[in-house]
Amino acid sequence: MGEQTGPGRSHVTLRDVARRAGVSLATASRVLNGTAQVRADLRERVLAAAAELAYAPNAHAQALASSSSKAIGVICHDVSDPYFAAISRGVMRTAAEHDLLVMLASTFRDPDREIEYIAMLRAQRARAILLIGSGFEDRAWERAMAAELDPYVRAGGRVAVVSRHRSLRVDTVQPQNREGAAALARALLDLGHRDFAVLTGPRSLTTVADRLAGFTGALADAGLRPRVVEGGFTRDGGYAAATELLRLDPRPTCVFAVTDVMAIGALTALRDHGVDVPGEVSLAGFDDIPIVADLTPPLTTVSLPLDEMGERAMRLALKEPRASRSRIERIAGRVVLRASTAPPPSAPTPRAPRPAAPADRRRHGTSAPRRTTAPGNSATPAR
Amino acid sequence: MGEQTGPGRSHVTLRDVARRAGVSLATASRVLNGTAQVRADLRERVLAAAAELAYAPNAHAQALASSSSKAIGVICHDVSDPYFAAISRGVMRTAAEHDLLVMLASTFRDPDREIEYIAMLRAQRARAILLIGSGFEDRAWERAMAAELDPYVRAGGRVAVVSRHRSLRVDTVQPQNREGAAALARALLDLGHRDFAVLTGPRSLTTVADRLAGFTGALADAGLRPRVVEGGFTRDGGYAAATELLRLDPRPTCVFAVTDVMAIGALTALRDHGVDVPGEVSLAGFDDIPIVADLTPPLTTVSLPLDEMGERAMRLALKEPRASRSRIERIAGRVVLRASTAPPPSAPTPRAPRPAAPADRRRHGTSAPRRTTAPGNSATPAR
DNA sequence: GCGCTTTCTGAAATCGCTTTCCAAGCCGAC
DNA sequence: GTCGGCTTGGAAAGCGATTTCAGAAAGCGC
Repeated sequence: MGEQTGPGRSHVTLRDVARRAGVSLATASRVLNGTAQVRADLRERVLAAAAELAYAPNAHAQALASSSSKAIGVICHDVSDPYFAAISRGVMRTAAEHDLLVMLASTFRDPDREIEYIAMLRAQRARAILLIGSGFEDRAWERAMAAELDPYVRAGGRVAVVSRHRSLRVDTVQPQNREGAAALARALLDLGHRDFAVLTGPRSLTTVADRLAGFTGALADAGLRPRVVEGGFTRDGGYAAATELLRLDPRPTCVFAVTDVMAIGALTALRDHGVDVPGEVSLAGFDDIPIVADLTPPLTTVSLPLDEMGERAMRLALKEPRASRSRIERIAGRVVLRASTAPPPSAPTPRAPRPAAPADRRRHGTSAPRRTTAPGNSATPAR
Repeated sequence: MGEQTGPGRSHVTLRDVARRAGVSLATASRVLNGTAQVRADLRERVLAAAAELAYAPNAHAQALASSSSKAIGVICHDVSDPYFAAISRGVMRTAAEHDLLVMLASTFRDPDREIEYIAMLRAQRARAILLIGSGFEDRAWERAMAAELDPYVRAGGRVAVVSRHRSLRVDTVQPQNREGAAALARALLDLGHRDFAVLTGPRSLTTVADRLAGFTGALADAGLRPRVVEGGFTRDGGYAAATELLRLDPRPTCVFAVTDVMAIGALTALRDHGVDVPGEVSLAGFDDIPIVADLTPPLTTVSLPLDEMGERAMRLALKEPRASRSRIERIAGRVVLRASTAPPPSAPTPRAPRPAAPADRRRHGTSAPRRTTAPGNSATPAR
């Protein structure tokens, strides 16, 4: 069709559309937004003009004029970490349902970068800001954080977090790390283990602290105390910590890594050193990121509905702020026993010492919070 | 300090800052952007006022006035897929270096959603749009796509893609899927395999088609033809396809899954059916997503520098468009032989039939494009 | 002390859209 | 035929910055 070729560098504006349709800006705007009734023939002309010119409204101008944005901000440590990836998935799905755009930022665990991003998102007038993952225990940092967040909230911005300090008084999706770790400890005690080690990350992270506390607490109830090895909060951290752990004498019969990601590193370290899991050492993680059921042996862990947690955080952020009080949604973890854990070598209850059973692969749910032991013998390939 | 409490619902504007500092908007703007010299005392006052009021410039107003945005758009199929997650990581790191915000969209493999997102990003006047992952082979869709992308490019928008159709005439980061798959096939032939199967995804995806063609091509050179089983382009697709493959008689001695993600599903399927890898069947994938070296057995694959690919795409998009021609950066894959492949059970060259060697874990590089066989015996825990 | 250049500063235009406010236009009813 | 009551369309005022333009102040040589 003989359309006039555009001027080149510049965008088509509403004015262009209005002119081509022979109406005013107001009318064009009304048609395009359905804000008000417009006579049928005019509407058609506007629509046609917009289509012919491939008009795309300038979101900045819209945001400015209507002072509302369709973008939300999400800040996490690292998108390529399966834990955050899984949560992000839920966030993005929910955002898409609400026709929102997600600005995703990875801080790569740099506190300053986190604050920078909040400032940027504030500047973008993001409708909501989601903080995923532990914050940092640092007074100065927390103050700087509040200094960015407070004005944002005061101006009507919404903030929601997943597993943060409660000191941040905002809507929170809070996995029950302590209870989950305790339930896991009890399940492992039931298997007959008495000698435990824990692979932790930096204890300044609340997630780490809570899981560690829950686990050691439950062991303490049984009169036991685990040895603790600290490492980086990553796969490599798990690998290094597990390697270090192998120098302990006597070796523990059961190892709990505070996250699945660390457990993965630990599992490879054990394999590389010729240690049989679970024959010599049982290994358990926390989170139930999708991959761990595909490991050999499949990893015992505490299952968290990661995707759902992302969705919930998003919904919290979108919901009208109820009172001035912040809401907390608690998420129960579910212990899933898989083949990476077995009774210890010299177990009082000698069950099948070599569990060649197929992997346990089930959908996570919000079911029973504690003391759940999974059947672990279904071979459903669902995911 | 006795600051006046804000009005509540509204943001602090530059006017507020200027008023408080007793200067004009222009001066305040100049101070805050360093656009021009301003007398020291005035500058101090402006800075102080901005800090006291926790001023955050309205990015929309800035974008409108200066017609430039600091946001870039990235569209992929699913952030929670490790392949995209790894590429995204490179993108985000590079974006951060340039002080840019990333709007990340997951299409969940819905073609319409992809187009919607492009429209939204166009509306946002994103400085660049990155398309990560295969497009769809659908004439109508391609036309709709072009209809969105063309006006965007014409108005000065930048587009870069990772592994797309060459039909989209834009800057491209193109992994050499065909060559990589061929090199892998030759390496597997060298191991002594003669009976192959391929687990593919939908052949309409160019990535799938290229890898399949490269693999079968190399086999054809040796006078062989693999059996082909098609499945979904996901972990579950791999699981299902592998399950189906087990019904073949005779069973192949070597299976190539066109992506690592499918290979992971296949590996679990084989395990669930009691098939020993690599004892009975060798298994190889493609991509070298970080997790596959932690599987048992570690997966043989064609390594792609995913993080770097993301970075390159980002750089392409930011670089000034050279000529009107689109640039293509080819990325060589590197064959990495790990323990998931071994000579077939009745191998002509009976090497060690039980490779209990520790995993091969090395950093990927842009090195030798083909016929590389990795040593596979270093136990470096790096990642 | 005067005129001229060189900095700085501030008023005002502009970016592209939404939305209020009015003026027309049209209807049936008196 | 004229008058209220409605619907519709357009002019214009923002939204919150950037940036041009012109004027004020300051610096300088003579």
